Amino acid sequence: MPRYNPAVIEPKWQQYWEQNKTFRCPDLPDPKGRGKLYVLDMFPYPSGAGLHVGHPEGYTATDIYCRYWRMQGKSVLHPMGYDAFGLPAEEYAIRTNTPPRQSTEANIANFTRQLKMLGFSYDWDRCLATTDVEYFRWTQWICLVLFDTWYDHAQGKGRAIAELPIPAEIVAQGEIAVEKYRDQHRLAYQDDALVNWCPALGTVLANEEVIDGRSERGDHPVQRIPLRQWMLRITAYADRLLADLDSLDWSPGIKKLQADWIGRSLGAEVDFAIMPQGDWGNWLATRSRSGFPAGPDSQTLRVYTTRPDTLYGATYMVVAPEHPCVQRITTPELRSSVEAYVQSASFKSDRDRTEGDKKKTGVFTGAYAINPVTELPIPIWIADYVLASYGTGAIMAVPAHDTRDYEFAKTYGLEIIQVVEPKDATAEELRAIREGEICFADEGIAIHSGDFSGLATQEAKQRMTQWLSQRGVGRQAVNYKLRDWLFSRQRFWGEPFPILHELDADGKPNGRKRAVPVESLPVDLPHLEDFKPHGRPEPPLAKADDSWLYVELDGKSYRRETNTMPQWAGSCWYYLRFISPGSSTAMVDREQEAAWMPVDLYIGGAEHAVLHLLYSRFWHKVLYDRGYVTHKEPFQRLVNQGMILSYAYKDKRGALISGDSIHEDEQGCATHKETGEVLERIVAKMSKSLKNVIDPEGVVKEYGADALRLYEMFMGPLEATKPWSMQGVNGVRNFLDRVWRLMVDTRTEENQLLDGVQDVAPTAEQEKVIHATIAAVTRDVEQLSFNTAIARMMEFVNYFTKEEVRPVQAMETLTLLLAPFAPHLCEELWAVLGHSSTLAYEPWPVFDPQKLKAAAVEIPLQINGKLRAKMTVSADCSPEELEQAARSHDRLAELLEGKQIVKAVVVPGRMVNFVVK
RNA sequence: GUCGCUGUGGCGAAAUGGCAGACGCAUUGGACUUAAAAUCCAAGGACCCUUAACAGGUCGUGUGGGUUCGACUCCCACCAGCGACACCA
Repeated sequence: MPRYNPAVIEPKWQQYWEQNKTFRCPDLPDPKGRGKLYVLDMFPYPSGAGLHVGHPEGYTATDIYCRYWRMQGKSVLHPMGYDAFGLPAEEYAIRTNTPPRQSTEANIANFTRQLKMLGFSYDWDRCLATTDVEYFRWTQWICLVLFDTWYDHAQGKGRAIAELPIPAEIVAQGEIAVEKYRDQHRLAYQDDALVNWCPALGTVLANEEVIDGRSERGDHPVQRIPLRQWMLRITAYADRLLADLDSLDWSPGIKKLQADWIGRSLGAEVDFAIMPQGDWGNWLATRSRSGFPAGPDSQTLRVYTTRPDTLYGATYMVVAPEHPCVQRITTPELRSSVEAYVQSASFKSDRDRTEGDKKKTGVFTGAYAINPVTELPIPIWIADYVLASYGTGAIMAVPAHDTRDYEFAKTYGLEIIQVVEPKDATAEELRAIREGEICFADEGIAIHSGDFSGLATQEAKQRMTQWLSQRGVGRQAVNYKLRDWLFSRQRFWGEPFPILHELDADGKPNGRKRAVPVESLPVDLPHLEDFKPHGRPEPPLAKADDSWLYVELDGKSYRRETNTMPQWAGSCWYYLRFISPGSSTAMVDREQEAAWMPVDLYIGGAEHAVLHLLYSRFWHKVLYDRGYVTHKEPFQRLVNQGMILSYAYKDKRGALISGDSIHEDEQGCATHKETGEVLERIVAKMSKSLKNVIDPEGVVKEYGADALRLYEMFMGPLEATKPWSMQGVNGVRNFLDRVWRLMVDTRTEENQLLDGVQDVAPTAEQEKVIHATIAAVTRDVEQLSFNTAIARMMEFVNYFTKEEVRPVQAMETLTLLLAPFAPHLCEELWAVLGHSSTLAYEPWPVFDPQKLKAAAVEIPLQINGKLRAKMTVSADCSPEELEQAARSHDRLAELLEGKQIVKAVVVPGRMVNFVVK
């Protein structure tokens, strides 16, 4: 008996779709249609390993959604492309000594072949790669927009640099000063920053690419060194990136992840007067008691705190080792120990700083500051638990109410003064806090705080901030964890910066920069014989021929910027290019952008919850401010697919066993091939070392693309993490066979309609099944609840398998409902059912609520919430009738005999519950 | 350490205040077959009592409390697993 053969059917329909351009998307949505839908997948990095099973998970989900909405009459934009710049390609190129473009193109070809094998309904004419010269021409163009934009905090938006007001005193200093002033305000600017330098990769990395002091890619150690780098002023947009999250249809979890990354906090800045060295007594006697000098100058140390209410408890201060005041305030006696500490801190990687128990270390500077409320001198310390890059790089330490300060104070024997008391605590807890045995970091009631005593923390914060600003020694302040984005890399395989550095007559850069003229874009990568990093921060592009490196323009000489952009750059805006991939006059066609944006559904892995999505939103907002796009946010709805895991086995000692050494018997019991030990099955990430990686191409070859698609959707909810099971794949493949046999006569080699499939009207019961299935599948697909939609279709097939006569109408309905999930099989069935063209645009079946109504329903009868009996009544039975029927039900009446009914709960059409005593 | 997610049969899961375990995998039985595979049909949470059988009862959604006529679902506390962040003052 011939089974349905995907190896023949699937390529046949893939060819059909390609030749007929079935899924070509029009430039603009069809005005006569039911609106537009832009559905986007996170485009893959085309690695040499090819697709893994995680790719088809999200891609199948979006494909089903798109195919469904096409049948519902929407114009659907559903593109695919490749994020192809980046380190792995370059590492591979270095290893094999081939140009990165060559391996990248081979990998893209392989990915495209594999994706097409899965039957996704992309408009392949829109396919792009970030490495296409015509693509990165516009990446460079956006880079120039960033270079040409400054953030106007008064208006709350980015504006052209030409509109930046220049203060008169700067104008007076001449043209160079004006240019410098502009450079200081650009969204893309160069700065001497402490950067994460990774010698092994030969490049600097963004904070986000450094995990525990090691590179995210390759796990190499990272050092902090000062280096002149390109930065993007994402911090200017922190407020808007946070506020606009509200308008997005994203999961609360992802929103929170982004919000936490932006890390907005409201607090106060406080200026502490530094006591001059030497004649302290005299200074104390002569200074004014009415206040301290305002602003950070040589006399004051400015801190940021979120707990100004604890100011009375500030018993010492700490500045970061990199803080500029360190040199100035350190007393001569302590200079050597301070310098030694600063030295050692700078050599420490972030890893070293956070490693181990994180024992707090620090040294005393010898200097003192005055606590503005107690007016008592407090010592100033240096410690690396205070970060130079957050707030002001200095803190007031309140050991009684901050766990880090507490730990530090305990280590160095510093004073601990309690100034907040918990609202409700046991006497023992109160005593422990009072005596400094534990640290109380929560909110409570202020004590020992002068006029502020008795105030609740929130109130005390406000009043203290007010008090400070009245005296000019403090003010309300907002801080963000978000830092500016380090945007340059010292690697070959990335977009060159479209920036030129002006050279003086002697060939030395004079510090003036200019943008490459737009008409000269793109700046292509030069040909380099040797593009290896050499462990020094000088980028590989500096080794290019002079003909690339040096440019004459308007009678001046320039040297090209030799840094390249990070891999994130290309993925920041690819969703825009998909809208008009061929446009040679703009990054995106205005009319088309307005018509298609925003992205209605964006599906991808949660690993991009912070970086890619934040960077993209930032660029989009800049483009919005500058009038190049029409929406504030790019991605209206975001869904994160769950990770697909695999089974792994471990022995009694907990050691993981490689797939090679495992023998599995028919009962599914796994033993070690050599030792015979019975192994425990666990769920783990797929990994090469465990040899439990599932190759999607192999699954397609064995079971077919439709089976792979259907299985990945049937495994569980899209967003859940779930383990792969080959038996499960076999199960859905069986289902597809059952669908095939439901309609096709398998006794002959020809695909002929089964005799039982007849053009007759369905019975009332069959109609109920048909319409219930349409209703459930429609709702489930719209909610991306694909696993339950498939279950409903399985029930449908189980039902009709038992029916001898299978109305054509029922079979056509099933074919259309299943088509988004298993498109190849359904196209073939559609043809067998007598249709001559694709079902991709057939109207989606409509359900009739009338036909869903059952004449009779079974009602559970409960006593005290426990199920006691069931009865069948007519569906339109009134509550009174229902209760009466329940009371007179034989079994129930027997159980109710002699009991007093306190209450009867009657839910029409659902249940009856008697509460008895 | 902080935050988040998850916890339901042998396994993947469904049900989000109203009959727990839909659907699928694996299992078992039956039909078909010389036989096997494939296919079709059927059974199945645990325990108890009774029985030839039908039926009946108790317990059951990580643990302990609570709200409710009624809780897998809502609230509180805890435990376990996974993930993210990790000195952000």
